[in-house]
Amino acid sequence: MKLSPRAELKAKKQAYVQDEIVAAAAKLFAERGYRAVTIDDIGSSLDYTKSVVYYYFNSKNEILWQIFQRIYDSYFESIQEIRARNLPPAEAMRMIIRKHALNVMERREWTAIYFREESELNDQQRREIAKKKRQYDAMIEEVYEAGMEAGVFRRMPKHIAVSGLLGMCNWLYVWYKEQGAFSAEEIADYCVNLLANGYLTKG
Amino acid sequence: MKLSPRAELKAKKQAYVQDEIVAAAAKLFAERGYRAVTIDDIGSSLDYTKSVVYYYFNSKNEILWQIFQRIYDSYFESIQEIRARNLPPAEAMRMIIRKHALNVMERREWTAIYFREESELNDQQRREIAKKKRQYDAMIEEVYEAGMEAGVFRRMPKHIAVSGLLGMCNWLYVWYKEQGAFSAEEIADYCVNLLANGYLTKG
Amino acid sequence: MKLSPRAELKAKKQAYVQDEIVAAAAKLFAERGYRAVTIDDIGSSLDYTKSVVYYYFNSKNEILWQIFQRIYDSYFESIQEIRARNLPPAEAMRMIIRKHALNVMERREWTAIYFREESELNDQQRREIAKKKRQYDAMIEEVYEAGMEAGVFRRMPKHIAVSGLLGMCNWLYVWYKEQGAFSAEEIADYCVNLLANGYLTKG
Amino acid sequence: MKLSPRAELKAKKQAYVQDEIVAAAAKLFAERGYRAVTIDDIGSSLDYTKSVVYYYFNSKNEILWQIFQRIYDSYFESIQEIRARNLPPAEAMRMIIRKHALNVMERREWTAIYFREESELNDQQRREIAKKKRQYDAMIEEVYEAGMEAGVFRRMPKHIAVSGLLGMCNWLYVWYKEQGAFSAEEIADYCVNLLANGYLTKG
DNA sequence: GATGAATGAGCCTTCATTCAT
DNA sequence: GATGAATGAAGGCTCATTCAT
Repeated sequence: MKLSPRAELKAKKQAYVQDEIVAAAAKLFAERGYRAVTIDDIGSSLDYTKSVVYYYFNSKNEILWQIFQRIYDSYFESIQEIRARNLPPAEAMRMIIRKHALNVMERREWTAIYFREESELNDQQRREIAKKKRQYDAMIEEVYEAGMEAGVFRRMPKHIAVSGLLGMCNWLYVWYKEQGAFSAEEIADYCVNLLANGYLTKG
Repeated sequence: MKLSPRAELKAKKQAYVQDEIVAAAAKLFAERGYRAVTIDDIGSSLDYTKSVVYYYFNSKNEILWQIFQRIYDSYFESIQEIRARNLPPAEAMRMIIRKHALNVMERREWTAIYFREESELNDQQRREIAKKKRQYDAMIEEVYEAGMEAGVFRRMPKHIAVSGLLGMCNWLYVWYKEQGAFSAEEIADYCVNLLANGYLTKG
Repeated sequence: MKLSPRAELKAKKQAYVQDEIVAAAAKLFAERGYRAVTIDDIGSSLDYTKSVVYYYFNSKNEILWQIFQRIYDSYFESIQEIRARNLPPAEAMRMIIRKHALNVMERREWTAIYFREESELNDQQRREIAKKKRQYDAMIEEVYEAGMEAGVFRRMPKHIAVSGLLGMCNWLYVWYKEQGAFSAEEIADYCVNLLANGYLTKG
Repeated sequence: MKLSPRAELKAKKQAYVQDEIVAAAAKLFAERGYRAVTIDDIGSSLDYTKSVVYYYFNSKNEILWQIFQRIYDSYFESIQEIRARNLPPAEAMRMIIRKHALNVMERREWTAIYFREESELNDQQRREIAKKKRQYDAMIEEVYEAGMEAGVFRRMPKHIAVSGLLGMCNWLYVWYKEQGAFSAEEIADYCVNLLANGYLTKG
């Protein structure tokens, strides 16, 4: 279905303002927590009124839900790209961890929301998110399994392994500072190395 | 200062009820988030009225603050014990990680609150907590440094190393399930191993 | 009915503590207003617990009521003394004003309560107080009338005259400061003079 | 800054409703005392919901504060008008007293609040009010001093004189009844006379 | 379409008062 | 007799959401 140029323009504006609102909301939610942020706060941070926000979103929850969906999408996309290359497990895992860590650092705010505000979703939304999380983990666990079978990865329950690996990366949303002494890239590399080889030196 | 037997009894009862309330609150806060939990909810979960809660605590924030203080104390105590033994770095780090992971798993709820609800504290409280976090990390970084100097730990910025190690452990509060296939001890051991030696096998 | 020595002692203590509480309450009520003062505040200011206050009084209102009664009694007593002397109107009025002004200044706190917190009384109490106020005023109006008939007081509606005279005195509870440059006696004398002769000098 | 016609209309309506609310609140505060009046009471007395009141005011205190500011403004304006005429002291004082008395009677409710609820203001507000009170008194004291120097006013500490004069007038808020036998004008005149010449007739 | 006004449910907190030992 | 514990009724205030123009 084609849209008239005018309708198209309007749709564009809608999308633009929505993005703006979602971004502003994400910033605030990450700082203070979903419940502590008012629709008014979100509007004010963009010099809009409450009503404007309600014009573009039906509810506060809807904004949160968009954040959840967008973050998932970006994570999912990253991993699909890597999978598509059919790399050997060691190489794949290295890239997955690196990319995951970078994603966490680049979108710290979104990640914080993702991990903290799940309880603010309704049951259906929560189920959906849980499912996607499982999919994401499953893809990585597959790689881990392949690595074990190829004899290159340490034998251990893959769920524990992957949760551990991702855990270190996810935690970056807590301690990574943009202004810090190391760039995100550097930190990501350190993580990859630490996870791959451990903190012990091999005699 | 000595208390009369009567006053002592009273204090004991007070402390008991306070513990009860803090525990109930922690459970609810962890499940639903601080803001989403009502003082009424906390009371009801113990078959108390809201007023009883207010008889033992001056504010909702005070309950949260007690949770923060108690959790810090338990973490701090663990590490002090280990430090007191003056073990070589490799041994010490292994124990620290193991104990930290176990702490996280054993008190998942408290840990969740610790990491999620910091923004609900007031400025002074936040400062205090930040200071304690730094102390805790510093003690572990000291061990890491000693390990690097002894040539047994991988050379890397100690702050990144320790944040990474603890990150994997901290993340356990997200995914560890008491009912899972593996015990907390087993999981802790896997983490220690993974962190120490990496997921790669050494040809 | 005679009381045993023991019961007498007890009654004395009761009366003593009650006085203490009423005095403490009056001070607080005057400072912050009846509603803004807690039973706990009253107790605490004497290092008592709330329960102690309730042991000596049945309700907060009862304390307030005692204040009202006591203050009335002291005003009433003063005027009775003066009336008993059967002085000529000019002399009597001069004494009444002087004594009234002194009463206001000496018990500023009580007076403040008397004039501010009447709405906190219940209907019956309010009626009783209104009646007493009328009695008090009536006695002074009588003097004023006698003065007019004797040709020594300015002819004007006696109610207005007396309300005006007392008004100036009552207002002292607002501006009189114990630490001020003038003693209560001096101020009372100035008032008497001002009221008797006016602020204009007679050419 | 110019407002669009629309914004202007809005502002007008806002101001109108605010006035309405302040007036209703003043009436209730005067009757029952600030603390005894609920935001709900204020709303209900205008057939508004509590929420409407909160839409137009941020807090109960803000309403009280507006009352304080408005009453001060009206008193201040009156005296400025009189001062502007540069009358001789006797004439000026007569007008000041008369106008002050009338002000008190015409806005009894506001005056009652002004004198009773000062303790409900916060520190800063209280300071501001105290400062204004001092300014007001100072202007009248100036007149009194001029009168003394001109030899037409009784020699006495001006602060005591003015506090006394105003005291009689202020007290009107306690006893003046609109329905009474005398009009406000009449009463004001009686006060002026009484204060100027005293209650004694001059032989 | 855009937004100012209104709403109602709910939450934290306070406090006079009662109760039980 | 004295008091610690408990209670319930408010009250101020917030806020997501709806409504009406």
